[in-house]
Amino acid sequence: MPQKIHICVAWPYAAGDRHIGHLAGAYLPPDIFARYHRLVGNEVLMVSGSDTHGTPITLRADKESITRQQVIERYHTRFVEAFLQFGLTFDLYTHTDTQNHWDVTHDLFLRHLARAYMYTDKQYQLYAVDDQQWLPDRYVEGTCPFCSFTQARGDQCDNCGRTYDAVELVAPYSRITGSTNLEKRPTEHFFFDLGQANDFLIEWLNRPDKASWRTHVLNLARARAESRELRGRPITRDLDWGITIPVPGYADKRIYVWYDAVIGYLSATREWALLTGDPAAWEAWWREGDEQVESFYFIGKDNIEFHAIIWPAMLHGYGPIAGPDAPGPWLKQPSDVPANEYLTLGDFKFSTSYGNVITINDAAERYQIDAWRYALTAMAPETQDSEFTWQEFVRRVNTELVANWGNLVNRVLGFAFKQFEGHVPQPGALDAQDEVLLTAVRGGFDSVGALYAARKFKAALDAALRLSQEVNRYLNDKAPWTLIKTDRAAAATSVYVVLQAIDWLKLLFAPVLPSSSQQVHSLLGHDGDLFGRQYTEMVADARGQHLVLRYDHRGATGSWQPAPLPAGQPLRKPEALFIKLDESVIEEELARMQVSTP
RNA sequence: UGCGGGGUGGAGCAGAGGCAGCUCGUUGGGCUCAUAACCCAAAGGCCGCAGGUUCGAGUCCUGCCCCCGCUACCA
Repeated sequence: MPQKIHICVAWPYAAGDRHIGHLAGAYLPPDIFARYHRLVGNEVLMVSGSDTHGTPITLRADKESITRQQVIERYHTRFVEAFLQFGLTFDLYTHTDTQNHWDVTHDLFLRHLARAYMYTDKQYQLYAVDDQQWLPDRYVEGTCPFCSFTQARGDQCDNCGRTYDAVELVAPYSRITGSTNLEKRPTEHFFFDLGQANDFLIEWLNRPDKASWRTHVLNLARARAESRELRGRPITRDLDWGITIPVPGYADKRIYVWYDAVIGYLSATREWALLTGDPAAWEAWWREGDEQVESFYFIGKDNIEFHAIIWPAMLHGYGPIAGPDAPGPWLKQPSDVPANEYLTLGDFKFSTSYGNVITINDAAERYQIDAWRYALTAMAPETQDSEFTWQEFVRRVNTELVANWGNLVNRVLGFAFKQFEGHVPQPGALDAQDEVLLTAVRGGFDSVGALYAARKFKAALDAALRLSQEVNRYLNDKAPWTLIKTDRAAAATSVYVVLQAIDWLKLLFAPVLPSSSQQVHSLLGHDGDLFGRQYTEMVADARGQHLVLRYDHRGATGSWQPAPLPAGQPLRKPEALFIKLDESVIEEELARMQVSTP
């Protein structure tokens, strides 16, 4: 029976473009994982969406003198466009300003309240007297009380990384108006009581299944839990926009973004169920204790605490799905949180200027998608920060992707097409060398597959590439271009063996390189698609309309198995898989980045 | 005066107790089907430094030095 693989992807703020670091760190890995599991035959549900709340959106809107709604729509649309271009197969990519998300957030709020995971308390916050407005969190800046950094944010200092309360800032000022006439005023807020989940978290983080977690994730999470310093965290704010508070008397307050953002994983699953016409279908993905389901949260390292501490505590605080006192299953805890480190931009490390970004929208326009997917996977910061440079990008594409795999496909398909009348040749009996090669490539379904399953994508790609190199080696040994002059049947056999190897290799590469693998599939004369179809649509609900990105796996024919290649199958006219990059793109891109610097 | 990451052949990285490995580059050779691609061979490392634990240490412990990010509104 196939597994259910639930893939949860970090929710980006709809307040600014995503760059290639986000892609390498948080968006590409889950898609590789999703595609692998779909090929294997597992049922996959990959969800995410844009976060439409939070201070950055207001600040952006103020800066450009447009409405928040315009900011949200612009960036949400740009995310959807780029994710579509990069082939990120979200079963549902939505956003948080939907009726469904409000409903689910209210449900969690009320349940946490009912189960005493929530309490209210007075808190001092800064109030801008002249502007008559509260200044929660990042609406205020000032001098860090610890390190005296002068542009410290309201909740955390960028210089020393410490967190504190905004009222502790020295010389605070409004980030909206610059006003320094601020007062500390008491205000009542709801707090989510993390401390109540502390024992549970320690126990949970020490279960044997955590052995497969990345060490940097587990170390950080355990350190937090075992410090026993977890306590209440405010989850409401004095704001006039955002998700309302579902109890009377708090009309002038809204839910704080961190609380509702992580709820997106659950609400998006429910929205997906609504869209499929079976509103109850979400539950099959969320029952704790169901061995058939595993859930994976792909995020960047700055988000580890939210996904390995706070969200598990919130799920635990919810209790049984059916009701506070029901016997039934609880909400499912993450099976793994494979957080990546950062991909840093190396070309401008000494630049203090602003805006040297490579946005994913730009990236998609300028180079082949599979070239990006290859390079960013090969460079991915799986266990440590890694550096992106254009030189490295060109090198990876030209000397690894093009030279090894692209060229292999090209040289063999070209030869076969010309010498064997455009058909897969009929092989004779296989000799020991043929068998050795095919056994090695066939073994990739186990070895490379295991690496994909273990979320070791760099290693998986490396292993597939090494098999491709084996095929190149075999080809040089057999030299069918010489053999064909004296022994056409022997040449036919070795060409067949190589075509068979390529037909399997395309699958081993497919999670990372979906479109070029599809092309190889087609060139080898197969019909049908390895994967399903992505599409966008507008969804209407009580809060209006929103754009969603979706994926339909029906009709996909790709399967993680070494199927035999039929001899005699007509080939299609070969064409190059990848474009070799000219060295000049390094200079061009560096110049572009200089120009874009304000 | 912090937080985080790291120091392994020329470059980028893997390895986390048992003969130092991969990709690229370099040098020499082979091949000519192929996107000057492919294949073979060679050179190149006191695994940052100093102590310690151990039969045995890139790998564990202690101390030190150095580098990088934190100005890509921060994944």
